[in-house]
Amino acid sequence: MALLRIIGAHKTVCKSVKPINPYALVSLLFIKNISPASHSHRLICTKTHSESSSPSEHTSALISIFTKQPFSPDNAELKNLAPRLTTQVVESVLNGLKSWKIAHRFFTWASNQCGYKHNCYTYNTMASILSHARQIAPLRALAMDILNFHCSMTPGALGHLVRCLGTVGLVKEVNMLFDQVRIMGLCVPNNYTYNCLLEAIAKSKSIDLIEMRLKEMRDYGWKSDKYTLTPVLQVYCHAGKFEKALSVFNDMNEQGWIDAHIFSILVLAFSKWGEVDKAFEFIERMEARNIRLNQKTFCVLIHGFVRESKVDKALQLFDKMRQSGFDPDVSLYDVLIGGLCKNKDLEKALCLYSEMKQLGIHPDAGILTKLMAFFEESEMIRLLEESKVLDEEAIILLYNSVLNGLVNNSSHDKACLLLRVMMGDQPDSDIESYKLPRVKKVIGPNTTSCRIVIDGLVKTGKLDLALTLFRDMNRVGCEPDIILYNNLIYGLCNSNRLEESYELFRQMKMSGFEPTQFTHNSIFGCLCRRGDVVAALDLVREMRAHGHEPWIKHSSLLVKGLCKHGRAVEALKFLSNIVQEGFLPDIVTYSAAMDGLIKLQEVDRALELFRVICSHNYCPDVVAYNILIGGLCKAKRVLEAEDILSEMVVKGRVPSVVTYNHLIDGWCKNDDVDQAMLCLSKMLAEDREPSVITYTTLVNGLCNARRPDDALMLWNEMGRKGCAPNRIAFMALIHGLCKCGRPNTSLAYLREMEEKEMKPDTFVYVALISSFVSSCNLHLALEILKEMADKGNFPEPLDKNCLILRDAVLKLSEDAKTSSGIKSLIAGGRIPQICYSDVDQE
DNA sequence: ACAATTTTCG
Repeated sequence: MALLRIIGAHKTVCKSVKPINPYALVSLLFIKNISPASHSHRLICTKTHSESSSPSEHTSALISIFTKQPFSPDNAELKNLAPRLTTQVVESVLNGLKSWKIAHRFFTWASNQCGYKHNCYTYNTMASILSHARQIAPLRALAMDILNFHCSMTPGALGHLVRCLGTVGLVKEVNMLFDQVRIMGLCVPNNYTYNCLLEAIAKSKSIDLIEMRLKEMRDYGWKSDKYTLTPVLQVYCHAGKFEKALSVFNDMNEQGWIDAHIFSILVLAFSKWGEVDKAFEFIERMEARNIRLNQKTFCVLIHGFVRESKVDKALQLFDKMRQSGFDPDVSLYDVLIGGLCKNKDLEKALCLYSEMKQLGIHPDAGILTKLMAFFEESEMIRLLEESKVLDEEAIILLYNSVLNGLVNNSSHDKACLLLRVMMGDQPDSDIESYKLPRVKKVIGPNTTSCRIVIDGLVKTGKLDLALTLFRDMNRVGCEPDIILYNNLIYGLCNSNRLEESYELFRQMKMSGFEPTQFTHNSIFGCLCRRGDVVAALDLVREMRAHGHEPWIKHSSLLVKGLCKHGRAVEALKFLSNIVQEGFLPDIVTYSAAMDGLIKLQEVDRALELFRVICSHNYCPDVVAYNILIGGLCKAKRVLEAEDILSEMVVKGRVPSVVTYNHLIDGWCKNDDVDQAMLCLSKMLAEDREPSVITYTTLVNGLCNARRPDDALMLWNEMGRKGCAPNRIAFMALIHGLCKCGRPNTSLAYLREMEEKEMKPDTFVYVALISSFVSSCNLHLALEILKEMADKGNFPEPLDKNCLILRDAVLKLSEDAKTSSGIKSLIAGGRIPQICYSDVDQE
């Protein structure tokens, strides 16, 4: 479409005739109607330039006129030069002018001279200049002029023009020009022209376009060569089309066209796709064929490999690079040392560090900072003293890396001390007892020094120390910056020190700093955590004035908190107030509200909210649907939950494991375990892997349906599927088996659980005891009770398990086999009184 | 420099 529009526009331009230039007209009149005063002048000019001058003299005269400031088109000499203008002269003038602006002015002037017409070479010379200067608008106009003035071109010239346009990204224009030139009969593109076109398209990364042009080229009977397929390979690489790129590469390989450049394109693409091993494989293939990467490619690859955390491969490449005779620079050492430090491979990092020093490459502050993070203080001092940095700024940078290192080593007190010494607040001598570096000369800290220490203190919750330093930094001439203010406000807000953060907030604004969205949101977060709706809304109004959006996580937290305290109405009011301020809450925030309502048993209000937001064009995500489905299931409204499931499927949302877990639980708890089991098999069939929660829910459901053997079968299947049971799963099974009167089996799982060092809740022991009592295995019941006593793990007085346990203890005390055991437990004070108060102790 | 909403046992 866009292409059509351009072509359409161009056609109307085409109809217009070459406009008459007023300057050209004036110069004609001037020659015919000579005034006496300028007569002599013209004669001189005529003699030197117009009649007897050579093209080179002509060229230099024009260059000198056009470079003279101010330039005047009325210049008499210029008018004399005009009639003899040739395309060769225009070309050499253009090449002789240094500035693209002047060249373009000359070019435009020449276009307007009577009797002169540009040819494809002058156009191309101008195009080259504009393309180098990346002047897109005049280049676009130049391409149009070529068509408007019906300039014929050789295939080579068109190719050159296409490349000029292509390098500045004028791909649409290139394609239009290419087609129009052929339609208008100005040029018959050949193999070379097509190669140039493909190269231009390669920059646009459009697979469709390049495939279309390649086919077109072949249809015209032109053969592909290396320069045809290189841009095609580039486009596939750019678009991440692994297979297609490889296939082009293989084609080229068969033709024997592979060179270093083509290898590099592919290797760089692999590296960009994160396929470091594949990239390396190709590098080795290159080596086998004695093709070498260039230095820039080495550097890009090493950076890329480190980014993909393949530091070992990066190091191998680094060796290869040096074997190829390229000298590494400081940035490569920086990235490699950085990668090694990140992997905590300090030894190798230090090796590189000493290597670079031996090569005479000075480590910069960035490298030192990375290393410092791993150093003991003594090593830091050594590093600092070894470094032969003289200028003051660099020294501060080094000290800052020491401060950084100390902070990262959690030696905040030492960092503080060193900073204090730098600030002149503490004598240098204090430092020695801490084995810290002496402060050379007078080194005032800068804002960064203070920020490193203050940020470190804020992060470890030493807010008061941070605030004291903050207040003192002004005295030594360090101005706090916005980040420092923000971090302090953030720290204060996180410690719920709201008043102080407001105070700092005021101070910051008074110092002329505009609060950022981070500042506002720190305070907003604190207010939300406190559930202070009024203040939160006040702040939102202020944020509105700054165009700062309240962060979703904070709004969601407020909504969640309000609902948790039964204040769902306020939560909804807050949301509508936010909307009134023009900030539309995210679906996540609404989900939090729906969940809050559901937890307050207000499923219908949650549904209502859901319908309202849907009608306002919100697209609920899976989680929102899950919340609703879960809520309906819990309210025993499973049929409605199923309806919501179909609704979400219709809307194209894919149910997640959580969705199914909710439904499975719903079916289990509404006497439809079979439906739940069916769902499990559907999940397995759909490759939607059930989780521990799925299995736990079902195990629980099967036990409640008095199907302990099915529950055990499922348990074993879960193990076979490689799904490890967690604490809750074990407890569900143990408790479930007890309910089904299978305490012996149950006990085996308790033992297994204990072996795994998972600590069961007390209800599990109570269930076992009670179940053993019911199945008349009083001996084992007493055993478990003793274990409970050993662990001191009894139910709370208000827990209903207390009653169950009391009942069991009573039964045990009444039976001859166990009564003495109970008595001695009671006598030893090992059972809380509430669990045996009915027992007759005599 | 900020990452939020949902599920299992009692």
